[in-house]
Amino acid sequence: MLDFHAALKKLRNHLKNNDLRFTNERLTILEEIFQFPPHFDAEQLFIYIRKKHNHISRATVYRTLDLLSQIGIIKKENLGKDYASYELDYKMPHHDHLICEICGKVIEFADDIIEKRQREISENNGMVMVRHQLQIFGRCKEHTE
Amino acid sequence: MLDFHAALKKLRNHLKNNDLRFTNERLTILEEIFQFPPHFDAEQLFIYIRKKHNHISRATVYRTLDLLSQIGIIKKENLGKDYASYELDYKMPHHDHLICEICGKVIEFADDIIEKRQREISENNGMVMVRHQLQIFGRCKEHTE
DNA sequence: ACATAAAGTGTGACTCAGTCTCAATTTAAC
DNA sequence: GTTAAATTGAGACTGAGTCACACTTTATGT
Repeated sequence: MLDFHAALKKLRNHLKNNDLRFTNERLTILEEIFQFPPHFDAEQLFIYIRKKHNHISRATVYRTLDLLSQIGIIKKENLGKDYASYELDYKMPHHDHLICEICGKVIEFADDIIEKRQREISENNGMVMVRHQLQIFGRCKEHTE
Repeated sequence: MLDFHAALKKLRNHLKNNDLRFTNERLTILEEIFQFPPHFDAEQLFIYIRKKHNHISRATVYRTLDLLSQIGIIKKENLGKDYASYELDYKMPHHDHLICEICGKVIEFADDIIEKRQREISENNGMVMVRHQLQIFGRCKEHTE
């Protein structure tokens, strides 16, 4: 699992290799992401960051989220809301999500049987699979009557 | 698979049972949905309908899409865009989607192995599954180099 | 067919997430 | 320290979708 220092190194590396600048804003945003819950929304994060660093703009937060996604430090996810969610990109190569409809709790899982079956289904339908996403919505222990 | 007359009957029934009105607008929108590709976006549909029936407003189209979703005539789907897609709600009870990243073609599939495995995964994680969605993105025959 | 009450409609203002422009600032590299 | 190029903040803008409300239409009882 990616820790802050590994992420920072990855970021600096990417910036250097692409003639991009290592800015205070980018550092701050990366730091704050690591303070934040592992699954989060851009706007939530922006509001949180804005409170602590009132010079950082929405545009910069969104731009940085895009940047970090490209590098593979975070990952844009659809978690059933009508806006994007992000998560820290753990080492687990593919994983999908169980989401509690009541409390929003997110559990990650990876399953070989499903992965394999997806590849088979793609082939059977004449497609080459590039990526996939699976969300299971339900109720967690605390929210089942 | 649901045909227009079955859908219309379902709609009239629901309206009657819920003290709602059968309006020209609702009829027109239902008719146009059946003229349209089986997977569509609200805004696309609105523009198409607006051309032919220039008195029908965006609000009515969106309201009717919600209504038809509640009844189960259409279904709101996430097909990887950052706005909602809809599809005619076929009889196939659960199905998921293969989506070509290049041309947007959508293929439907249902798979017992995956369905079963999802239930197992939910249980193993202490959740009761309510619904799920799986999208496989890839390239269809015509768009594989 | 007609009156009536309740539901539905169109308009346009609004929201919300996200993007864009551009002048001013900051960074990296010499 | 200079300089060119990258980055930033502000706020205007976009696009999907929602909302309020005056006006219209429907369903029902007569």
